[in-house]
Amino acid sequence: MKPTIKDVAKAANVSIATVSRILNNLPGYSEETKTKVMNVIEEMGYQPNAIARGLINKRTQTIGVLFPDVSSMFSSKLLNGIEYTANRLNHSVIVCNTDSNGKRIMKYLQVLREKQVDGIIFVSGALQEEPYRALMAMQIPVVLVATLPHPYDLPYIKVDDSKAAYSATTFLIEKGHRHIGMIAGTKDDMIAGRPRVEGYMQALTDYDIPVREPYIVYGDFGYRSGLSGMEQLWEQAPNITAVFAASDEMAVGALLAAHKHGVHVPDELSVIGYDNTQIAEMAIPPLTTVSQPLHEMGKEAAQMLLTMMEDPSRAKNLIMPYTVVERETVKDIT
Amino acid sequence: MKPTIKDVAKAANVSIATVSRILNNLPGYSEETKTKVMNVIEEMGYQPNAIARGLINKRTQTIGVLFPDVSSMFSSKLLNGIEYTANRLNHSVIVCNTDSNGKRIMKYLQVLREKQVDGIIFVSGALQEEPYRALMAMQIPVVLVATLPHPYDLPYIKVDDSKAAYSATTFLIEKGHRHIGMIAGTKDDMIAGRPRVEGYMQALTDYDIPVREPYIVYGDFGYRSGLSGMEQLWEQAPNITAVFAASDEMAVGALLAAHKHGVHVPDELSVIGYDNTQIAEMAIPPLTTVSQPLHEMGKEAAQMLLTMMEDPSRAKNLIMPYTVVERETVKDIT
DNA sequence: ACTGCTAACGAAAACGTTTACGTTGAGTTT
DNA sequence: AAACTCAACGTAAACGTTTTCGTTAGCAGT
Repeated sequence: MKPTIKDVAKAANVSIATVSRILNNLPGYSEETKTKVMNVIEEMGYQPNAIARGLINKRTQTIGVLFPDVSSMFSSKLLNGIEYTANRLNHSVIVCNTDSNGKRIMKYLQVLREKQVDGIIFVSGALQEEPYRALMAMQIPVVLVATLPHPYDLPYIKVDDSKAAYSATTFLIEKGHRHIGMIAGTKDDMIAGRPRVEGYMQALTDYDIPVREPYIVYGDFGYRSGLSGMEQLWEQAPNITAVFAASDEMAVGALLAAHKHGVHVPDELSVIGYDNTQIAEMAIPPLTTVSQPLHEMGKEAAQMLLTMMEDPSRAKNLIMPYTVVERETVKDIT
Repeated sequence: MKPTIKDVAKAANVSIATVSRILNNLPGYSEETKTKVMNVIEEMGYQPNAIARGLINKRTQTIGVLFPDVSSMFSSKLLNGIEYTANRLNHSVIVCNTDSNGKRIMKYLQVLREKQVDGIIFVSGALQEEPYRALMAMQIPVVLVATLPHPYDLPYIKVDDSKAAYSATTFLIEKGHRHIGMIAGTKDDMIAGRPRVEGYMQALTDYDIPVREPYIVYGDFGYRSGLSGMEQLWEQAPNITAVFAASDEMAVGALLAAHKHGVHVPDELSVIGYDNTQIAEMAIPPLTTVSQPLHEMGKEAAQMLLTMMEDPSRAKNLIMPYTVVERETVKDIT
């Protein structure tokens, strides 16, 4: 059996209270007994039991993170950032893959509650009422990442999707494009769907370019839907000279569609993506895209969560900066 | 304060033992009291405290997973599989990003030990002596994924890298290629490095093709090293007609190098990758590659770990099947 | 010599469960 | 009617910590 604090105390001829004091370096013991105890600990290979500690402290030094899809590049970058600061500040992270499935979300929330996590990060995806109530019942800090609390009030960290889409479209316009299509995300997605097409439309109207229905097609952010979206776009609007895709994956799908149809990017078609995931860099040709600082957002989310544990009033929203990173898929045709 | 089992017991006029029995459905109560207690639980919104439970059960229903880089596509696919079955079997997973850094690995192992995790999955990366000892001291199941225990004896799950590389090379040979270069991984990586070049060399010799030094260059599995590796290859061996890259990322790097130099894939150069990550599908043109069933491997790893918890003697090694998935980057030149 | 103070500890309660064991009462057997 | 059985509970110990209160001894101050 692994040695407990009791074993250490016995072996060192002190009380468990003293051992505890030494471990948490509280005052109340002589230098002499400290070294004696430390030696015993070393010899026995004692390590404290965080479970017992958590039971009494009511702190588990653990946070839970809910993702719709852990294996997406988007999520994994975020996770990386979250894990980084969580670890730096002595917390572990439990990952949950919700599949955006309400039932699973509720199950995970129950598990996290039972496991007494100290906080929860909820990534991307609208927050329904039921999970919201569950979250509230847990009475622990929550922060949303890349999504909005919508009817509720919870701290969130995201970029301004509408503005970012506006910038992406403007980027295209300023390169001389006038016939600009859009491969949008899920149509009724109030977070990453609508705002991006709104930004796109706003940019067009601000530059006195009419926005046309057939110039917009809807996908699901995935690669395949980018491919089919592009083909649909050509049917509906054959004269487009540039396209803004609401995700890198869809942009790469568009790239492939172009490749298949023998249209050269960027000479015959300019493409701009959204996310700046790893594939953007690795696409052929390298994809111009708007960059969300995912790693940073993860770090900030964890940081925010942990400071909220100390002082809940320090919760606040963070609008993160985006940038459009220019690579090789949009051509200046002015 | 959140209600405890004690509150429930009091409100229902029974002892905590009875409540506990009902919750864990053990025998020893009437149907009548059960419904009474269940009603109280419902009303109070009681949820058991897994920490207290873990303290006495010595089971936390939690496993730890160590990755060199959580955000790589390789890791995130695995994580997805691991999380899937872990969750299915009522376990949570704590992720750890080691950066392949010995110090961090040891720190994580200590944390996982203190948190009393029920098992550990160690992903990809050689297992040094110090972590091995720490793992042994924890006395819990461990399984390795995509790596070998080497001097030690631990259950592992991986594909046969050498054979897979052999097949990839053979695939090229049977398409008529004779001048085949290789962009290998880290030179002294005994897991994903050497075995793959050995498979490559074996295939060549089996087909009476001489293996030449300058036909092999070394990278670090990353995208950039694929790009530079390809250029180096052209310098050293301008007449190669095909190249086998030890990772998809490097293969895509090679693709970009080809694109930059105006050499057409697959007409002028055939490329085959390794991993079948998402980028393989999304590359332009879509990349022919050897597929490791990462998601399956994750699932199997979790499954194995959990069965080992019940019966440690059921540990065994799993060699997973690979397949070469043919897409559009290799040309038949027979 | 007595009081008062402090450093250095120890005893024990508490955290929220599970579980071994004991108790009760009604029903069954002899 | 006494003895026995069994279902339906309750009591209390245990898990490994932290933390609140003591308690003790030494020493300064008067």
